[in-house]
Parts: sequence; C-alpha cells; structure tokens
Amino acid sequence: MAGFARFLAVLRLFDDTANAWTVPAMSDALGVPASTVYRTVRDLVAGGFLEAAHESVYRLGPAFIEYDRLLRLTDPLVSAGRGALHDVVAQARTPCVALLSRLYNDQVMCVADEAARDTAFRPSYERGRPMPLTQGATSKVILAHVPTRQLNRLLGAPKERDNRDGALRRELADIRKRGFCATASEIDAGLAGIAAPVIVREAGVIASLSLVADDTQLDEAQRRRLILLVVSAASLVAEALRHALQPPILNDTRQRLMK
Amino acid sequence: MAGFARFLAVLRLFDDTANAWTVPAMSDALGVPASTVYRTVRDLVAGGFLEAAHESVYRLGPAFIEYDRLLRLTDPLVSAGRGALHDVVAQARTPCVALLSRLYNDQVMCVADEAARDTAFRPSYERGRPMPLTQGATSKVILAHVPTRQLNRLLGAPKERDNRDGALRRELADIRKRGFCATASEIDAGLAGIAAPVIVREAGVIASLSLVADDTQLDEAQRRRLILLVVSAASLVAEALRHALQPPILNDTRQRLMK
DNA sequence: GTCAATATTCTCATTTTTTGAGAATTGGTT
DNA sequence: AACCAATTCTCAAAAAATGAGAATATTGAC
Repeated sequence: MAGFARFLAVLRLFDDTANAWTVPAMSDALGVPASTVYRTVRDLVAGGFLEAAHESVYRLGPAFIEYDRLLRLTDPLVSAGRGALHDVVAQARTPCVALLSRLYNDQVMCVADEAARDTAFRPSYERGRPMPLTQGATSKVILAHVPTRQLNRLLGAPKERDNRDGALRRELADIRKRGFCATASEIDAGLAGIAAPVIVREAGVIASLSLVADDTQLDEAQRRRLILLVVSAASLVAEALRHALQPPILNDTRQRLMK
Repeated sequence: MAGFARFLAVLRLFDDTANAWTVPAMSDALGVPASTVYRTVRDLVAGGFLEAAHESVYRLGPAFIEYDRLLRLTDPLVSAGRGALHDVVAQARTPCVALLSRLYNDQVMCVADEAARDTAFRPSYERGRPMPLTQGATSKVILAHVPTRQLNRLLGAPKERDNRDGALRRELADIRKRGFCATASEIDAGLAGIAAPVIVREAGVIASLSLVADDTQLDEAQRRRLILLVVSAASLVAEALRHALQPPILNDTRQRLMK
C-alpha cells in the first residue's frame, strides 16, 4: 500500500467505536512502520482531516465539517431536496422523519434528513450513515432503479445469487412498476418506511425520498395519503433537479468565456 | 507540488461558488498536466471525496457526509456540547441561535449549532463555515484564551501589529477577566452575540459557546440573563468535557490489554 | 526541578512511485 | 462513419516515499 491508499487506510481506521488512535496503534493495525505513519498523520493533520487530541491520540479533524457544509450548500440533490423534506414532514401531520438517500459504493446513504416536531424516535437511516442495499424501503427503491449491469455487480458474484436473489429481483421489478415501496419493521421494529424514487438519468442521479413513521399509528387511509405525499414530493425533487442541471454553469465554461 | 499536497490542492479548488470542476479546468488552475490530474481525481473518486457528476464534471463526494457524521458522533466537544446548545435555546425564550465554535487553522469555525423554534434569521456563523478570528463575540472569546505564543503567530508578523493590535490585546485581556464577550452588529447587522469560553487545557480544547439574538429585542435585563445563561452553559460543557476525557479509553490501550 | 519513558521528527541510502508527454482508447454526437 | 472531447494507458526519467534507526522533543512521575 502506498500513495493515496495510505491516507485512505488511515482514515478508514476511524469509526463510531474506534474514534481515537495513537500512531503506534495505527502502525500495528496497518502493518506499516511507525515513522511512515507519523508522516502520513502529519499530512492529514496539516489538511485538517485528523487532529491531535491529547496524549498522542488522534481524532478525525474539522476539515470534514467544513467540506460537509460545502456539500450541503452545493450538492444539487441536497439543495433540490431539502425544501421537499421540509414540506413532507409538515404535511404528514404525524411524527415522522423524511430522508433523501442515494447510492454510496455498495451501500445506501442518507444525504439529508428532517424530523417533524415532536418526533420521539430516530430511524436507523440518518444523514451520513451507510445502510444495507437490500433492506428497507429507502434502499430498495434505489436498488430497483439501478441499471441491470450495475445491479449485478452490486448483488455480488453470480454464485451467491440464485437463493434469495430471484425473489429480490421480482420485488424490485414490482417496485419499479408501482413507483414506490412501503415496508414495516424491516429495519427498525415498529417503524414503517415509505419511499419513492428520485431518478434523473441525464445527471446520473439515482436517489430516493422516504418517510419513516410509527407503524402502529397508521391506518390504511393514512398510509395511502403518505404514499401519495412521498411519491409526489419525490417527483417534484426530480423535476427541480432537471431544471437545476439544465444550464450547467461549469467552472470550465466560465474560464473559457473569460479568455 | 506532489504527494498529498496534490490531493489537498484539488479539494481546495472547491468552494461555495466554484463547486463543479472539469479536469482540464483543474489542470489549468493548478498548473499540473491533465494526465496527472486525471490520476489524482481517480483516487479521490475511489475514496468518495470527489464524484463524477455528469459531462465530465466533478463535485465533492459523499465521503465527507459520512465522516461528518462520525465526527458528530464521536467528537468530544460536539457531544459534550450538543445538549447544552439545546438547553440554551430553550431557556433563552427569544428567537436565537446557539453555537459551539473552535479554532480551525487561523480562523474560527462553528462545529455545532441549534436554532430556537421560529428563529427567522440565521447568523453568519454556521456549522462548518470558517469565520474571522478577530471579529464577533464567538471568535474573540476564543482568541482571548489562546496562549500568548500561539496568539502572536495568529495575529501575523510583528510589523502588522502595532496599529489596531494594542487595542485588540487590551480588549482580549478584558474578555478574559470578565469571562464573557457581548457584541452587537459586529458580524451581522442587527444581531447581538454573547459568548463564553469553553476551556479544557488538559485536552487542548479552546472553544466558545455563544448565542446570537436580535439586538433590537433585548433590554438590559434580558441581556444580563442571557449572559448568565451562556456563561453557565459554557462552564457546564467544559465540566462535561473534563469528565468525558477523564477515562481515555484508547484504542491503543484496548489492544494492549487484549494481548 | 530532574529523570525516565514516550512520542515525534530527522537522516539518508535505497527502492518504489509518481510524473509528464503523447499515443491509444473510449463514449457520445453530428 | 467520422469527429470531438474525455479518459486511460505506456514508458522512460525524475522525484518522492520508504523504513531503520538515531536524534530530539514532550510528557508525566516523582
């Protein structure tokens, strides 16, 4: 391992439980000499991606907060979707959380969320947390719209398929046809998920807008109402995205024009 | 420029306005051959720090969202302070925004914020946005507690000092003595800032907890009440931090114990 | 304050990567 | 089919990273 992979490897050591590392520990964990890790860490600290906490312990650094804000401000999906999330939780008229999620490597990650006032629960899906691909309405709606080739790659080697694979593929086809997916207690016991796709092929956007609510509070009429709400909000977001991307004011273009 | 600096340089091209770059544009801007930039970008994309948007345009990638969540979850300052922010805006009984901020290179950056319900304004200070060191209650309280040596470095070359420098240093000494800083319209016209220090030397923490409210709504009694609120909340956060850091369960230690 | 134990940086010869220029390839469009 | 731009590939030269250990700085204990 060398070059950028080294930096990635160091950063990937950090997770919710292992959130503070000493250099010798990293050196052990990666099988890389301490002097090299010291250099790597120094670079990361200089960039703000790591930070010396105390007693030779390093933590993730504040640069991530800065770039996260930039992303919140400039990501087309996030900016097109934030308003919709707000509207959805306001119009749901029940405690709930609205999510905007997308593919992230071979998982699904929420990139924006908003909870209605007085929502006591918090779903497992939350901004920035990678979640499984094949469970939960939020994820399955996305998976249902992934192009076949990519889907095959995501679902793993052909051997592993066959078993539950056929059923899953049928389910995904069904979701595609219906235009939404509603589940209950699939991720969090007692919580229902309702998700609709946000697809803008031209922009390579495959995402979902979803709503998580207390399943025991929902009668059939409410469920239908919420499905309608989510589906229409999702298509509004997709439309907004198409328009936002229509005139792509590229930095590149600007530079050329200025010459 | 080479190595990690190249990666940093590419990422630093992105800001609120220049949020989408083509490789040729980056190549131009950095004065680095396109083939090299392509390789750099490929690595960053693999790590999730950049993402191909469409038509050869790249944007910041979702990895930042993931690491931001980790930081929110595991950063001692953020986790010690979030509850306090919530309490402060609840007890302020006026539209306001509470902030938790810290040094970030030669600027100050908010790392957590919470707005009271029905707060119409949003202060310039917001999570993830670097702000000037010497303006605003939030920043000055921090600057007032930076060790002298570091302060000298931050305030720039000795020549630049002298002019407004003496006044600033006197002001900082005053803030240190009083234990808080209150300003009005120093950053945002019509908004007042009230800030108190969160200092935990043992942990290298120099931060501030601050409250931003509509200045025209504040009479003298309210101002005093809010100052008290902010000062006591800040010292609670500092205390919580000291306790959180008391038993530093290091990854390193754990590994040793397991042997 | 001194001392001992770590943590961190430094040195330098060696090895491995990265680099850059241009050619080759891919992918989408007219 | 031909074109154009984006992207990857090739390869020799050059630069930079590497690792072992020495040197130095920090820290905590006393």
